[in-house]
Amino acid sequence: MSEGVEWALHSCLNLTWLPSEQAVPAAKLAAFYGLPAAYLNKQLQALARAGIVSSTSGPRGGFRLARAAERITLLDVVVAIEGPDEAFRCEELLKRGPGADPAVDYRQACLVARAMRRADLAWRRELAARTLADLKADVERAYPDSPSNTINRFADLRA
Amino acid sequence: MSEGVEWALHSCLNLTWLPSEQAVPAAKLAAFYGLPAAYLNKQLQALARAGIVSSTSGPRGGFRLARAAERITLLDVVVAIEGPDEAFRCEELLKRGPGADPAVDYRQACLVARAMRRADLAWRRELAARTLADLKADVERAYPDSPSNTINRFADLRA
DNA sequence: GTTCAGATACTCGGATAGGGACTGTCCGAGTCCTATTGG
DNA sequence: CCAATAGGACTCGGACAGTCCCTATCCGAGTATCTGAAC
Repeated sequence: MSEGVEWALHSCLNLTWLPSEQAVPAAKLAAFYGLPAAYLNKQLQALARAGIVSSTSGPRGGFRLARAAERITLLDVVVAIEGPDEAFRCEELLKRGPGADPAVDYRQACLVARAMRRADLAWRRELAARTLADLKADVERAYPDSPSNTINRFADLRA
Repeated sequence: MSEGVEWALHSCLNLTWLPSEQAVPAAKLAAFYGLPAAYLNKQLQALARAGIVSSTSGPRGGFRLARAAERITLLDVVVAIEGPDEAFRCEELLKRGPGADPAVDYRQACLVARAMRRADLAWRRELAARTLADLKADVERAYPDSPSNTINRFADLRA
């Protein structure tokens, strides 16, 4: 899986602690973890195309969450970066074997593909069941100082 | 995910229908689906290293299942090909941020990593719950002619 | 007929090239702020 | 003092190389089989 997924998740989580009316430039989000700004910007563009964040150009511009953290699931973020394809991609091997019926869609009929799809759905179900708001609440419960610390550290960047 | 996983799963499934005392060369397993024999051989080597199949050299040699199909899970096969690492790999991004504690293992402490790990475990649980024998039984239930067809078609190869 | 040695053919196993995707970087289009200038 | 305007600085967005892993291939090491001859 792309490393950008980790960057996107942490950056989105940071955005949940910052004032929602304030846009944050990609350079600041990158500086927080010492990441290459241009590459993180690329990931944020993917999030923008997926409608997870909204972007603003020019001074005082940047990225902000496009909707409430309660309505953004971890699956949304992962799909925005990794794409919608499932990990196991059925190449319809059975169609290349003897006794194959060209009219059959083996992506549906092949029981191997079906078993792998079942596992993939379980994975997506877990990710879809957790929102950014859930994650934020969990972090605040485990580390109560996180919100104020994060806000202060973002204010100190570019000081 | 590697395409070799699909090849390995279908090849193992074919092995469940063939006499267990008879070793099948990689060339035959590959010819069944028109796959490149040398590359499938590479995947079978990975299965052998994982103890899923046993290999025999020389004439009348080849691969056979190393243990009963009831004791081989789909996860075993996937891990043998893809490796044991989980899809989401926590790079400990928090360690590169402000307020990081070098002594903390963020692979355990980071709640983002934990959420991704939970999804990964759900995926593995599904794969571990299904054995090759389950899959074989499902196929035989849906397509009762599969066992004899498969055996006959393997006998016709190299005819 | 039996046995033994040699040759043979077959199979796995690891070492060797080629291609595509992720990683990383750069510069241009668009936008907002600001300072200046004229009324 | 106020307003309009031109300049400038900042930010996103897409286009351009580098690197690693997956794909594909080949040849050598090892082994069981077969052949032939000798006893």
